[in-house]
Amino acid sequence: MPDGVTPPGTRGRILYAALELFAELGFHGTSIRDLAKQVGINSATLYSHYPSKEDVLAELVALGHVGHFNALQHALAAAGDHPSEQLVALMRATVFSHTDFQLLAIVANNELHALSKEKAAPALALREQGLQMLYSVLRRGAEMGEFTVADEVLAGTAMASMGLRVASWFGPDQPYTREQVADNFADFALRIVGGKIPGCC
Amino acid sequence: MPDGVTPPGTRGRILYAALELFAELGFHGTSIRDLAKQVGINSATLYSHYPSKEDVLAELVALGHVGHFNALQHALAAAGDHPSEQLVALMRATVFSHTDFQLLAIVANNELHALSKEKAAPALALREQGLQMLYSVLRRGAEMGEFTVADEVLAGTAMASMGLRVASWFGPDQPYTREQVADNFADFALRIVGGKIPGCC
Amino acid sequence: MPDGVTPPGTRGRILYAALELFAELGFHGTSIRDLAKQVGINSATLYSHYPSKEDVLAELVALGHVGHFNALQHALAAAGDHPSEQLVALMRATVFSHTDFQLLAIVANNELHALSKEKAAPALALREQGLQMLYSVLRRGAEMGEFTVADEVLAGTAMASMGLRVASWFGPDQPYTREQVADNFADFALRIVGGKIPGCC
Amino acid sequence: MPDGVTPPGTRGRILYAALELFAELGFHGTSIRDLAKQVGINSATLYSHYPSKEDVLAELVALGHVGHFNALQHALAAAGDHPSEQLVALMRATVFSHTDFQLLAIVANNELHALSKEKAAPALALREQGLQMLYSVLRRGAEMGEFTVADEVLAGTAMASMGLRVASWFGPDQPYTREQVADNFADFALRIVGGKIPGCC
DNA sequence: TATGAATGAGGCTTCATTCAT
DNA sequence: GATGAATGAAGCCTCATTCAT
Repeated sequence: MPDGVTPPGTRGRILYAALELFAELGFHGTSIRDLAKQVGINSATLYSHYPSKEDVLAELVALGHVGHFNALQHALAAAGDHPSEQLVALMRATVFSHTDFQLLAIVANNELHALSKEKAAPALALREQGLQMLYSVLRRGAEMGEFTVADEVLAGTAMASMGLRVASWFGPDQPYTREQVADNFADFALRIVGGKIPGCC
Repeated sequence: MPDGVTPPGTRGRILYAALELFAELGFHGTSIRDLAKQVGINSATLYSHYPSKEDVLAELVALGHVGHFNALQHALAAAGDHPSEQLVALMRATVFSHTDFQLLAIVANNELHALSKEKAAPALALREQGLQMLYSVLRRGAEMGEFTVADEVLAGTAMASMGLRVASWFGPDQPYTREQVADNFADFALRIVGGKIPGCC
Repeated sequence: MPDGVTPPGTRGRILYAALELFAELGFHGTSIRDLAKQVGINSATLYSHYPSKEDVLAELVALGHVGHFNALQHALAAAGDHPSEQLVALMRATVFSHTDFQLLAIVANNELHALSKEKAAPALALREQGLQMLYSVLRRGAEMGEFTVADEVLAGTAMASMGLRVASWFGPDQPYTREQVADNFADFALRIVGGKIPGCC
Repeated sequence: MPDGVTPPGTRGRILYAALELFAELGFHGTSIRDLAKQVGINSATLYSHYPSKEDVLAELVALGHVGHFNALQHALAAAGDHPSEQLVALMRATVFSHTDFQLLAIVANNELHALSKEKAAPALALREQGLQMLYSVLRRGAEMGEFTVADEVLAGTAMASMGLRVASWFGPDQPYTREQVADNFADFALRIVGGKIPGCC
C-alpha cells in the first residue's frame, strides 16, 4: 500500500488483511471471519472500525484509485512539454502503480463490481479522469503532428489495458524488474502512436 | 456462446444463465438459487444436470478457453507465412473472440480463480499454449528481421492484455464495431514490433 | 387455535410453537433457534415455510384478529334484535374468544407492535371494525332509550378492555369457568349502560 | 414520570430514555446502544450507572408499581367512609395513574415479563396488594348492602382491566380529557356494582 | 427430470458486557 | 464518569447440497 495512507492501529491491520484476502479470494470469496482471523481479532471487533465489510472494500478501492490517479497527475506534472515525454511519463507511472501496489490494483479493479453503485462512483470517476488525461496527451500529440494515431480513445484504451494487467502477472516469480517493464511498455506506447523522444535514439 | 457447444435442453439453459450471472455478479456473488430462478427451475434440479455449482463454472471456463484457443489456431492456420500476417491474424482473432463471446471471456478469465487447482489446470494450460503461439510468431518475426522486438514475452503480454480487456468495455454503448477494434488493435500490435504487411500501405 | 385454520404439516407445527413462545417470551424475546428447537427442526427449515420470523408473527396476528372478528360477527348475527341481547352476545363472544384462544389473543394483541406498519394494518383495521360494531350497538341502544350511556366510545372502550385482559389472567389456575366469566362480564356490560334483557330477571 | 422519583443527572436521563424506548419498542426490542444513543452517551457509560440493562427496566417497573400503589393508597385515605366514595376514589386514581404516567404504566405492565422472577416479585406483590384493596372495598360495599356484586374478584378484575388499558389508548390524539375519562370510568365502576354516591344524583 | 422439504455450515451483523485508559 | 476497543455469544438469514417423492 502507498506510504502514509494506511490507517494506524487495528483499522490499518484490518485494511491490510483485507487487501491480501480480497486480492486472493475476491470480496465475496472472503468471509468476515476469514478476515478477522487473518487480523487476529474477534470478528465483532471489525465493526468497531468499519460499519460493514463493504466499507472495507470501499476504502481499498478508494485508496487504489486515488493513489493511481495521483501517480498519473504527478507524472504528467513532472514531465516535459513534449507529448512523447508525457506519454512515456504516463505509461511508466501506470506500470509502477501496478507493480508497486499490485494487490491494491487487483482489488481496486477486480472487486469494484462488488460495491454498490454509490460507493463505486468516486472510483469510476477517477478512472475516467485518468483515461481522459491519457486521451488528451494523445490528442495533443496528434494535433502537433508528433503522433500518428487513428483513434486516440482506442489507442489509449489499449495502453491502459496493457498497464492494468501488469498487476496480474508481475511478481517475484517472473524475470522482469519494474524498470524493465516500464521501459518496454513505455516504448510500446510510443510505438503505437509513432512517437519519438526528442534528442534521443 | 460459440455455436454448437451449448448443451441442449435444461442443461444448456443452466449454462447460459450461469454465463450471464457469473459475468455480472461473479461466481461467489451468484447463488445456486439465483441461478435456478434465472433458469426457471427448482434449485435442486440443477443437481440433475451438474454435480455442483463449481462444475457449472468449470464448463464455462473450459468452453471459453477452448473456444479462444481454437480461434487462435484457426486464425494462424488460415494466415499466410509472413510473421506480420500471422501477428495480425492472431490479434484479430483475439479481438473477435472477446467481442463475440464477451460474457464467456469475462467469466473464463475473471472467475478462473474460483475453481479448484485441478479444475483450473486445463484452462491455464490452454491459456499458456495460446501465449506461446503468440511468442513464437514474435520470435520468428524477430529472427527473420521483420520485427524489432526487445523482449517477445513482454511484447506478447502487452498484446494479450490489450485483447483480454476488450471483453470488459466492448458493447453496444460504445461507438466502435468489432471490425474497427480488430483493425486498430492489429495495427497496434504491428507497430509494437515494427512489423509491416508485405505489399501493403 | 381455532379449528381449521392451522396449516397442515411442518408449517402448522411452526405456527403452534411460535404461538406458545411468542406468548410466553414475546416476539423479540424468542429467537429463531428457540422456535426451531421447539418444533424439532433445523432453524433453516423454518425458511422453507415462512419467508421470515416476522411473517410467522404476521400469520398469528392475522389468525387472531380474523378469528376474533368473525366471532363477533357471528355472535351479533345470531343475537336477537334487542340492543341488550346484542350487547350480551358481543360481550360473551369477546370473553370466549379470549378464554378459548388465550395464547392467540395474547400474541395478536401484545406483539402487534413488532410488525411493520404494512403487516400490522389488516389487524388494526379488523380491530377497529370490531369496536365499531360495539359502538353501533351501544348507540342504537341509547337512541332506542334502552341504554343510558353518556359516551358510547368510552363505554365501548371499557368493555373491550375488560374482555381483552381476560386472555392475561384466565386459565386453569383460577377458579372461574369460561361460562362464569362470560355471564359476569356480560352482566357488567349491561350494567354499564343500564340495559335489561327483555322478559328476564 | 412521577415527581421526585427520577434520579438526578445521567442516571435520570438514562431512565427517562429507557422509559420512552421500552414503551415504544419493548425491552427486547431496545438495544443498549439504542438507549445510549437516545441519552447521548457511550453505551459503556450505562454501566457506570446501572449494573445491567435488566436493572434499568427493574427500576422503571418498580417506579411504576410503587407510584400506582401509592396513588391508590392516597386516594383511599383521602376518600370518605362510604364504599361508593371509596370505589370512585380508587377508579379515578387508577385512571389518573394511567393517563398521567402513561409510558410508565405501559412499561411497568407490558415489560414485566422480561424481568427475572426475583426482580419481578416486588412489582407483582404491589399489584396484588392494589387489587386486594379494590376487592376489599367491593366486599365491604356488598356486606353493607350498598353494592350488589355477584363476585367481587371478577368485578374488581373488570375494573382494573378498564383502568389498565387506559395507558394504551389515552393521548393527545383522542378527544377525552383525563377528567372525562375518570368521571366516566368511575361511573362505570359504580354501575357495575350498583353503587350510588350518597347525597348525589 | 423435477420438486419441496430438510439440513449443517456458515453468511454478515448486533447483542450485552468488560476493560484499559 | 466517561470512552473506544474488544469480546463471545447470539441475532436472523442464506448457503450449497441431499433426499424422498
